[in-house]
Amino acid sequence: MLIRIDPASSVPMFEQLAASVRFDASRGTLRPGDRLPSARELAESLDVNVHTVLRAYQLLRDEGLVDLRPGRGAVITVRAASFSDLGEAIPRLVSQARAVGVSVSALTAMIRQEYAA
Amino acid sequence: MLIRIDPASSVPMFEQLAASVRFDASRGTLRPGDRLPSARELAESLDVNVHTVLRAYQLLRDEGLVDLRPGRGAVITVRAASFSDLGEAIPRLVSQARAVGVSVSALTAMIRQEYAA
DNA sequence: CTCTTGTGCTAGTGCAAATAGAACAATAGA
DNA sequence: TCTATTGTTCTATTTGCACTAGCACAAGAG
Repeated sequence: MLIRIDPASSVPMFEQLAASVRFDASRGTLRPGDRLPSARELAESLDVNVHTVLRAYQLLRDEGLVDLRPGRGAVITVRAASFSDLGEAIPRLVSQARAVGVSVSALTAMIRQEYAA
Repeated sequence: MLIRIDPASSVPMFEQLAASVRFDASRGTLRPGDRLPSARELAESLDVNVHTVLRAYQLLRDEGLVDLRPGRGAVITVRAASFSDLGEAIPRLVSQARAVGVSVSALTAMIRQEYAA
């Protein structure tokens, strides 16, 4: 479970963190029952504030991806397995967008637009 | 050419504006040679500052979607036509994500992750 | 020549991300 | 039961960015 963070990115760090976990879940690298490192631990290894990590964890909990409890930490839920259905469709779309020369932000913006419709 | 803006959204207004234009370009509603309303004009009709509209226009210019020049305004480029290639793949992925219960922000985050890889 | 339109600049306001520190509550494990 | 671990909650501060505002300027159209 490798987590990389870019503090300079315009994407909030807590979002990057959550994205990383979702990514691993969609790849099967993280499976239901797996336990994420404790917030304090992860915060230290990433040189980031604890609150930032916790915010990411709470976001994932709101999405039903992890179970969060004091003393036990963050555990991947069974629901996370359903994310793997997107593990194929996403790379396909991204490579297609790359081929046409569409930037990340443009692509995500178009998806937001489609989602709202 | 209908442009709607949600000032309360967490997505910046200038991003929403650009997204709207991209969306129309991908649908063929906007074709190469078409001219967008002037920044001052659009700003007034949307009750938004001129700079906000101009920022969106400049973003689209950086993406090569419009040609921008004083006295002439913003004109859709031929390159915009290539966006229509995504006009089918995007709705497919979005509906798939909806079916699995993946939120917009989660989906876009996963795409950013895939793009970076 | 004149109007229109984008460019560039400075300045101020409001909101959200991120940091920091502390007290608290639930859980696991010895 | 006792203890260490871990998430929860709170307040406070700093920082960056979106947005607004007003102005002077330059390029193009007619």
